[in-house]
Amino acid sequence: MTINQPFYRDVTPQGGDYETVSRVIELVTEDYRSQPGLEEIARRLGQSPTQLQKTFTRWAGLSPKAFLQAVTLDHAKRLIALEGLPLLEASLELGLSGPGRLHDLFVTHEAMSPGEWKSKGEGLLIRYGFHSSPFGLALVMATDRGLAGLAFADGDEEACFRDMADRWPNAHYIRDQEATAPYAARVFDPAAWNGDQPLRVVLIGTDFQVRVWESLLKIPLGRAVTYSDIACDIGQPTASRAVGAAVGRNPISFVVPCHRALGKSGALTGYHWGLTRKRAMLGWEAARANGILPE
DNA sequence: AGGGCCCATCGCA
DNA sequence: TGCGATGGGCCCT
Repeated sequence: MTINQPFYRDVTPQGGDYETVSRVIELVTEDYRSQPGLEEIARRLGQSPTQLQKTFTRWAGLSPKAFLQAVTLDHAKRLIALEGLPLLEASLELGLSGPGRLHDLFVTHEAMSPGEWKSKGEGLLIRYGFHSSPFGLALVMATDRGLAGLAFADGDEEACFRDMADRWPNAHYIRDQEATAPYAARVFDPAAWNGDQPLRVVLIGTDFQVRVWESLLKIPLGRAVTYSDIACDIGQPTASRAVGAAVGRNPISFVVPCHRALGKSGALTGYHWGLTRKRAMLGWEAARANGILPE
């Protein structure tokens, strides 16, 4: 944590900040019984409380205290309790085939044809690159039809790439930072979320998976639904378990907001890129969702 | 076969 | 009440 020295201000502060934030989340969730205070946490991270305070407000837009509050079970329950199902139905105004106001990011999406899916990416050209993000180093993948993959590296870029590339093993991959940079810049900057030019997204998966991911796209920022809500939304109310599996296979993390799917009890249950990251995303979003913030 | 599920029950404080 | 453990049903890969 020497990067927070005054002399070399980190040029990618968000990336560095995430390390601190994730460690705090881990500390707090590990022994949530003892409820360590700001002092205690800072001490264990080898930082001063004021330093920590700064990092948090810069990263989350919230004080550590408020942030941690936003990540409790209690808050999670509130996110899903407000309405649940109607939430999904109401926000779908334009139908899924045309460009719609899915996701706060304004996303148009198309699904791969069944043939394209079965060929496992045969003939598909995928450009990829790594970029720093508020949630750590991100792997971005894009075809000429739009964003196709988004994952997080956690120190092992090779493993991260494999994880994604194995999903479409027959595709052709080219590392191309320049091609993917605009996607990264836009996706993680709420100020760049607008409808002028919707973000193009390609969903590559089975028919069932695509329907689940479409459903996820309808959940607004700062809200959450349960797996069974989604099952109902796609017209298969008894398929909640299969929904869970499909949510977990979502290739475009964050953009397709699989972190907004929670267990019925409000428990976070699982996340392909780590529960800590799921918590971080929900907390980060809480700060940006007006009106639903605790007090 | 085996999941990022869910519900009903039961036992224990 | 409340929380953990358990068992059975569910339905996609």
